[in-house]
Amino acid sequence: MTYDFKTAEKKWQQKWEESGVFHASDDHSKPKFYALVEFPYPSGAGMHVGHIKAYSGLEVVSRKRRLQGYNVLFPIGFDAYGLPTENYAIKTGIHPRKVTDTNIAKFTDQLKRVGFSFDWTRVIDTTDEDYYKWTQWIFLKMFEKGLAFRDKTLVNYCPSCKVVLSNEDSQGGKCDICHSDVVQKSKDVWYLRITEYADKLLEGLEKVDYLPNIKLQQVNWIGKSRGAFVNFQIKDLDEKLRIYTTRPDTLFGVTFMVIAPEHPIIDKYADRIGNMDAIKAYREECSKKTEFERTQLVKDKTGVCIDGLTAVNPVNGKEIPVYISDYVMMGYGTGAIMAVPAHDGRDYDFAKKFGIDIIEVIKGGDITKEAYTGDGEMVNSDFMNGLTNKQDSIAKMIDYLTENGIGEGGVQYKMKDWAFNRQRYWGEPIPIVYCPKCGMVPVPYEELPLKLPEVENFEPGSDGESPLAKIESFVNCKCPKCGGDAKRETDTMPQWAGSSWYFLRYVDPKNDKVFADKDELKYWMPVDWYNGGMEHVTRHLIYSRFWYKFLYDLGEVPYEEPYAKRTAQGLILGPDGVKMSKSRGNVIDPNEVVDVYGADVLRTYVLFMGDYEQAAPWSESSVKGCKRFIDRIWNLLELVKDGDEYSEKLSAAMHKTVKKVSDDIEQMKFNTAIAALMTLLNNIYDAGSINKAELKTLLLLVNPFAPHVTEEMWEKMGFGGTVTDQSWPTYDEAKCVDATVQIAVQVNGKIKARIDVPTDISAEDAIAAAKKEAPVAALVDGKTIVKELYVKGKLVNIVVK
RNA sequence: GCCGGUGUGGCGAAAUCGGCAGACGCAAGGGACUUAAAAUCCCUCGGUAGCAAUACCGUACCGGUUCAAGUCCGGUCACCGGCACCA
Repeated sequence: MTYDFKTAEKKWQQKWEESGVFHASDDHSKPKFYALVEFPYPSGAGMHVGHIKAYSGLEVVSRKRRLQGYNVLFPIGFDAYGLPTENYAIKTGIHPRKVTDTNIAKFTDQLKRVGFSFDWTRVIDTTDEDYYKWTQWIFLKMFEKGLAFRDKTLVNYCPSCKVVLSNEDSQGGKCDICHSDVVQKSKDVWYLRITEYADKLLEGLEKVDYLPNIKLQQVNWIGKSRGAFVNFQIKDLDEKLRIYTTRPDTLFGVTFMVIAPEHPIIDKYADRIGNMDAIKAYREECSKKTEFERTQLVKDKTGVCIDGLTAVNPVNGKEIPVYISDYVMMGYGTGAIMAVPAHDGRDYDFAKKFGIDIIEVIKGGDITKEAYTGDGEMVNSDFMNGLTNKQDSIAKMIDYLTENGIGEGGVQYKMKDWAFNRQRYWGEPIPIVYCPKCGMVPVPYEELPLKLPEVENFEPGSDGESPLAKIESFVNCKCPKCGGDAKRETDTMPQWAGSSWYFLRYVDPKNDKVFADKDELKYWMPVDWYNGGMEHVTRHLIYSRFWYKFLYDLGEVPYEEPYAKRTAQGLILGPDGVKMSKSRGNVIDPNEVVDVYGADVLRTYVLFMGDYEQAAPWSESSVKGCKRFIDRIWNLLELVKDGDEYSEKLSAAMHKTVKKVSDDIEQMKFNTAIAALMTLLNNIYDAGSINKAELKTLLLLVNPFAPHVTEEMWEKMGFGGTVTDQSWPTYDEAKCVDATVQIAVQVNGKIKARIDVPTDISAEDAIAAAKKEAPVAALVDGKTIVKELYVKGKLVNIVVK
């Protein structure tokens, strides 16, 4: 009888829905397990198999945990604000609300057809008023604490999307959404002061179990460096030029200074500077450079010497020239550097081009050829001479700077504050009012949510103005403080806002008093295991840790870190080995796979196709292999015999497989777990039969991967109840071993024979048995035995001369 | 440039601690069943030589340590990812 997956899958999905077996329980006496997957952006294209892989990992873990007796929270939701929906709305004239609802319905249907064990009573939609009310609430808390603020600065601006982007959204000088070139623009924008949490975000990483490369990316992104600030006196002026350096130990090697083109000291002393025309021309040139030129032509240093500003090296009184150059950025450190060409590659290139002195202060390289950045003995450095340890040298110089009032130790971060507003419609309105009398006034908490108004036209204004600015009924309001006429902020929050705290809402999604009940938070948090894409580890993962840590400081959440463990799945590539994309036409629709092969096959395949963390191409014929696997499990029904205990023939295989599958799931080695199940299946077919005890265990082991077929078989066998009511099988370490084992016999490290020996054989007996083998004896006789080794259960090696 | 990661059959990949390289699956070839096909089942399946037993070679490349190296050490190359004039 063939397995009718269509009927069975529909039937079980319905049963799960009706019984609510996968709903997290309010009973806090049980141990809890909170498994979190990144909620999808409900795009019009629907889900692709990559989503399925991303969710299948923790789906398996969650199903296993339930069988292990945990109260499991495995929720799902939709991160529904964002540009693609808005752009689609602009193109078609269909309201984003409608588009979003349609897409969410489509995603929901797709997810349900795969049979994921999500708790569907806790679904979150970030565009829901009851949800974004709390997103706005958190923003206001940040505003209250001075962590949300407005500032006029140069920002990353995408001329195509007409929005301001955060640094994270404009990596490589390209817009993260449309990939066009980002330009720098001076604008008044909202920031969240994430830099205030830089150290906490860094230190917190020591307490969590993230994959090493995820931690590393976050560490690099935060980019903390230790060094010193040093003040250089400007000759003949009551002015000091302040710089930041990580190498204060090389101060005696400074032969010039460089300031960023935008550095304010130029305008301040414009009347003293002799070559102001040349400097203005250079500044002009720099502002016109595209991102491409700035990144690709790194090697070619340009700049102008400032005629009229001369600095004095504070440690030796030497007069040194000051240059303006675009290899120094205004946005990092102080926008000015001390240049030590002998020991910095960029300074070296610049000095060579402009014919500036190069003074060696650390021995070990050849500074006539290139800058030496390694360690070595200090020379030409007065009181520093003879030091050889870099850390000691730096410490000594910082002490000297501090004692003499020249400078002090300090730290810098690469991470910048988070540009938080977008000139877009489809986002959370920023709940701030501008009053001519009172200034910026927050919308009172009791008036939240500040609802997104209905509009006809979603097109942003020509000068990068939000579509909301055109809605007078929204813009014009009364000041909550003085009651006078005021205007609303018309920008909205970026897509990343809603996803920065969604995991907290799952804990108590319907609460209308607080964003989540304290007891619920205390029980469920932290997330025990969070799995998502590598592409989110520097943005979403940092932003959400920041919001969470802010809420922790407010006393709103119970533990310091939101995620105890974070892993990442590898991409599914198209059958052509290239990343799936609509434009390439290599996207696989999970619905089609479910229709043809069934949900169990899809689930099994995405986990069997390779290492979960690695990228792997889709292969239709390999899907068929998993189809065979499911069918072969089903066909076991014809081989079932009675038996309440494992049969002698299969006992060791059963115990071994329980161990292997249990362990592999914990390590996300789903591919080898499934391989072990296939091996067991082969053993069973070789044995010719399976008894009921063995079948029960097998169905439990397979259930997290292929829940439908296993439930159907459980029911057909009349085992009673459903698989979800059972307990995860256990194994006995002692029973995992077979009575005999085949070992290899090597002579001088080359395999000459294989013998079967009792598993618990002694080394002497194993070696003796090995020597009896004809090919071995022939090689050993008449030679001197140098060494004999027995590696338990593996091999014997006899070394002869 | 810097920091990570990866490199194993025709393909996806396995190989806790250094201990039988290629588990498991796909594809391919041969066979059984069938009027036939599909499905299913059985056999072969890293390379070279050989009828064969077997021998030699083989985990990107070069070298080293070891009784024993895909695994450890030194060097080289290629690809992927992240950061990128960060002082």
